[in-house]
Amino acid sequence: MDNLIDDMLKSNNLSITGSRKKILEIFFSSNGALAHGDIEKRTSEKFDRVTVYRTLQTFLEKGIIHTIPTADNAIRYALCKDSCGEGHHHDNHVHFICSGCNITICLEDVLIPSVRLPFGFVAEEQQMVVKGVCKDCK
Amino acid sequence: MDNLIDDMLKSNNLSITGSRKKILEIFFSSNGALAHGDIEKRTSEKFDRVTVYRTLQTFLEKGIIHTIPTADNAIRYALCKDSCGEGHHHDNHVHFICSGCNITICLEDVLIPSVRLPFGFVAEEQQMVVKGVCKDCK
DNA sequence: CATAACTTTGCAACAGAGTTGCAAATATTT
DNA sequence: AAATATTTGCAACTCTGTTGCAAAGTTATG
Ligand SMILES: [Mn+2]
Ligand SMILES: [Mn+2]
Ligand SMILES: [Zn+2]
Ligand SMILES: [Zn+2]
Repeated sequence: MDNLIDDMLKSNNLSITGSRKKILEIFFSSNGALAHGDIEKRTSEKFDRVTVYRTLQTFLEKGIIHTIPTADNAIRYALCKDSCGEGHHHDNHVHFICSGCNITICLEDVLIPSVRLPFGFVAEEQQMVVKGVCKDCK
Repeated sequence: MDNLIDDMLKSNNLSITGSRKKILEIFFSSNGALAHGDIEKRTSEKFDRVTVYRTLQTFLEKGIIHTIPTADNAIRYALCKDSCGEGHHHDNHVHFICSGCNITICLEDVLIPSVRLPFGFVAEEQQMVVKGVCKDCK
């Protein structure tokens, strides 16, 4: 496990540091997407807030994590499982937010359907977020 | 026009005040969705920041405006054109964000396609945001 | 494996976003 | 017009996010 994380950092040309390892571990051991605040809580007293911001930014650029837009001004982050890389994300799956337990999860197997846009509009990227009740809260 | 706005407030059981009228006017005269900050700028020096927050909150609850989730932590707000009311929104259309001019618009005519969720998940509400190039920026 | 070169981190200081309580002002009801 | 109810502005505060810079840590090199 520790090796997996090291390799992951290496293959992305990132130096191996305590905070990067810890934050990746948090993502691997979490069963949902995380907001910046969640990560801060879980690294609590270990790293500076600023380091968390910078680490998330770096992971985002490298295609290690992707964002999930929200209507509560708290972007969630989750590991990319698709073939994302530096500068190109391909996370075209639906995200689900449970109104019960508030978990945010990647539905890797549910692809975002394409839509027909009005004349003149060109799509580059789409996001779909479904709110509802998750299988555990039913 | 001024009458339309007054009626709109009345029919929602809201008292008619300067800030509510002004903020509604701003929405009617804008051709895209607005973030809290945009509204603040356009009411500049006229109302307190806090009043803008409270007014948006009220409009949201009454079903006068709806939110558009974003990945930049700046929720956009737009007028509801569907049959939304106190406590129930029905804005099931796609939203488009232009990467050129950054406008955020409601594509009222593009309905969000439904998706098949994994067993056990129940959808209550869905959001779809498409990023790309708008017809004016092409 | 020691040193040099490079990268990341923590800290401090700051700017901006959002919240709350309360008294004054404004709107509605009678 | 007065009484009642609602909304607003202000002050004070908390939380979120950003930047510059020196110190600490990581990687590359011989
Ligand atoms: Mn995802
Ligand atoms: Mn809309
Ligand atoms: Zn749940
Ligand atoms: Zn545009």
